Amino acid sequence: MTQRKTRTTKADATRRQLLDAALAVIAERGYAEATVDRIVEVAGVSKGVAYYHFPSKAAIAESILVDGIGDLIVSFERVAAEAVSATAALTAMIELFAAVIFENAAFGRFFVAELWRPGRAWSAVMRGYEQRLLALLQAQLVRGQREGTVRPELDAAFESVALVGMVLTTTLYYIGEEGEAHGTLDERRQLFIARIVDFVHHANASAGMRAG
Amino acid sequence: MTQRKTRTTKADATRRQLLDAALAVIAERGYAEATVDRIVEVAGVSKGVAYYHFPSKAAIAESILVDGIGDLIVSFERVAAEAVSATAALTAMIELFAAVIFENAAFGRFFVAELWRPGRAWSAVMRGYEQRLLALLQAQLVRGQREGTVRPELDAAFESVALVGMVLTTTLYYIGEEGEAHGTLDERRQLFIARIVDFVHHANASAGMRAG
Amino acid sequence: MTQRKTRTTKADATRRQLLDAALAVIAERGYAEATVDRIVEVAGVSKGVAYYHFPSKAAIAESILVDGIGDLIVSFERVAAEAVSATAALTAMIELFAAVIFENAAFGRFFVAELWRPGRAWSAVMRGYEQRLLALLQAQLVRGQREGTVRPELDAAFESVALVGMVLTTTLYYIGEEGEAHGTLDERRQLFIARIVDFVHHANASAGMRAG
Amino acid sequence: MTQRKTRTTKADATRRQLLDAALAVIAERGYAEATVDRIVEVAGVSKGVAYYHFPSKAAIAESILVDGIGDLIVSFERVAAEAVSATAALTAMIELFAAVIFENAAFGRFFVAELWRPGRAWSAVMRGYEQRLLALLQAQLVRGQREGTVRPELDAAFESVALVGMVLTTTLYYIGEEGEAHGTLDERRQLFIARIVDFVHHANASAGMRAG
DNA sequence: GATGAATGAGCCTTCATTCAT
DNA sequence: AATGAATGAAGGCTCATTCAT
Repeated sequence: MTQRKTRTTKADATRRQLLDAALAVIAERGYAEATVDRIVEVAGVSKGVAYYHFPSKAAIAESILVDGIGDLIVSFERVAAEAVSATAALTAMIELFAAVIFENAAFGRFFVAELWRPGRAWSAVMRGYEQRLLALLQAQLVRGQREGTVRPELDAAFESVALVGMVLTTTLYYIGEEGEAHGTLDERRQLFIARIVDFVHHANASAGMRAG
Repeated sequence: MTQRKTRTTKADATRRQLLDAALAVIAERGYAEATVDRIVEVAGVSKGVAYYHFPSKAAIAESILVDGIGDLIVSFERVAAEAVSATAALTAMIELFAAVIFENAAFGRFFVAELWRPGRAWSAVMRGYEQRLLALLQAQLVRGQREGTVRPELDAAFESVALVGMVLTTTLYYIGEEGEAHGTLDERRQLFIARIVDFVHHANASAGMRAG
Repeated sequence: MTQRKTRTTKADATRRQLLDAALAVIAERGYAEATVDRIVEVAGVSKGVAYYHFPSKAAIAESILVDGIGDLIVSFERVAAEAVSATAALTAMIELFAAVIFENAAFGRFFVAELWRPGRAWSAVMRGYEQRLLALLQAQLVRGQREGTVRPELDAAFESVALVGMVLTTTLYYIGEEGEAHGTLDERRQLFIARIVDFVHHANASAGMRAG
Repeated sequence: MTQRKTRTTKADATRRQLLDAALAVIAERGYAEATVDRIVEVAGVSKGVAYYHFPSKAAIAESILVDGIGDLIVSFERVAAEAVSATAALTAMIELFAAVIFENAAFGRFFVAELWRPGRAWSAVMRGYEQRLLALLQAQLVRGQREGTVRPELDAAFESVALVGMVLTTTLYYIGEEGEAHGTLDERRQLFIARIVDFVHHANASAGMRAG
């Protein structure tokens, strides 16, 4: 039992090393230019293990995406369950989303690049996860319309996509801007997230709400 | 003289065939999976000519991006020169941008994928073009703030990126949605563009403006 | 003592499972495409045990061949000791040989493929077994010549090879023919073996013998 | 025109070099152990050309088999058309077959190994060629039965397979035997082929014929 | 005895680029 | 200008074998 656990733990550790290394390598130049050779080099393991733990390079990459989106989905679901209003939920989700991308730029870049890559070949699992993430945002937009805080004429499906796209692109742009920094990293992060939340708020809020 | 013209024309035609073919091939599976073999096959020319007209595969791709963004810049500049107000200019730019992407999804996809690809290797020329495009949007946002139609607390640099990201991602998402179509393609396009313009308007407009 | 026996028995069982699994896997696509992973999977044991019981993949395969040919040799020797005439012995040997291959097509295929594979790397042991098998046939051909039932001008060495090749190839061809079956499997088998025996008889028998 | 021809000729020469080299390499250790690296090394060309002229390693190998069997088929067809009797045709075919394998042992070995390899993956084209070769032998056996020179009880389908198997295996065995040579190579070859023809003759001929 | 994670050499294949004609 | 054969550096992946536990 102990042995089994130990083994499992060790194997899991190797798996994790591979995923971390893969994300780092993919973040450098994108999925296409990431080589398995480089990934295992960064992970500090031999080439064979990569194929012992994953069936292909694509599977490694997809595992990263699925894990990342999965975590977001879990967080979004908790927010949806706990938030007292659609406005609170949307604000929390956007904040969370931006914070995650901000803190894990490597994942953010990979996510953006693959989300809209022409002919991307990720599996149905992956597409399902994307849909669930969008659906969670969409549900809160609809809820907001019921609650009178989101403009009724707004198309929730369109809007959820716009939000994801906007958050991802601005965050990456922000991270990319290096040099002309004012304030500490944390301050800048706070300011940036506030800006996104404000943008979303104005874009979606109904007049009455905004006035409030 | 006639011959010179003929030659130039013919060379231009070949160049154009190559660019069109390259865009079509890249749109299928992305830049990395596009092969020169496939491009020349689609273009109906031999492999040698591709390297006669362009120094490399990357140069072909970059030429597509530069041409596309260049056209947008020219259009944006004309809009900026002619628009009677920042609001009119921004509306026209967003409409134009969405329409171009909508009509040339292949270009749109390529643009999105490369704009935020980690470690993308396009030249300084390319980056300069991107900056000019963003700067034209930014200028109108600033002008709007002067004119009192854009919220003064808004960060124009942030905002211009958000606009580009939002337009690109929603457009591609929309194009991807096939099947559940209501109305003709043109009607849907009109509706879609109206939605984007509306979104932008609400996100940016100052309260007084919106009330108006 | 009991434990020793148990151990031996268990070890033998594992060994047998591995050999059976290996033969099954090899029969699917040949030795080269058989993988140790697949063999242990079919055998239902871990990878480590395979290398505990055998020094290499080649050793497993060779063990199959040696065991199979060894059994044939033992049978041939018994036939040689008991047969009242060369004709009876040859008939019995050919019948036996064809029956064995017919009933164990997997072994037959493997045997054929490896017997004439260019540069096959089996050990001296293996080659020795082949020679012994051929020698037993050859001995009966020579005996037949002494007894006047086998044509005297016939080259026994050549003939023994021809017999083995002919039996193997026709049997495999027969097994491969599926669909157009007449009669039960057993009937077809009987008919087929009779045909081989007849062929051999005519090819080798001296005129006087045949007339008789 | 001249240029086209020159190019074609040169490309064909390269193709031929590859095929010859591949056959030589495959003859050494079999298809599975033949590497493309070794083939191009022997051919004296770069690795890329192999894949410029053939889609895969398997395609190279199959091309060899198809070409070789194709030549045999053409020869067999000529024999069938010209022979005055089934006996003459069969004798000529067997002689021809044995001579071809004798002179091109590399091809013979490859042919034998692949003809009965379990799960061999060659295309339908290849299987079709095999059938045509057997059919040509079979046709002469049937013709011989009509002409009264081949035993009527004999199964032509079975017999054709037996002939091919027997010729291939004995020839390769013969070639393999090195050292204990009597007479010149050509004398031994003559003797060997005579032996095969004699074997076939006895195995198939009806009593009356043999007496004649 | 047994397990299964890890190793690493080597394989087939792809593809941007060059160059003789 | 144009062709297409040729190049060669990688890249993804396989698999027999080893070894710590």
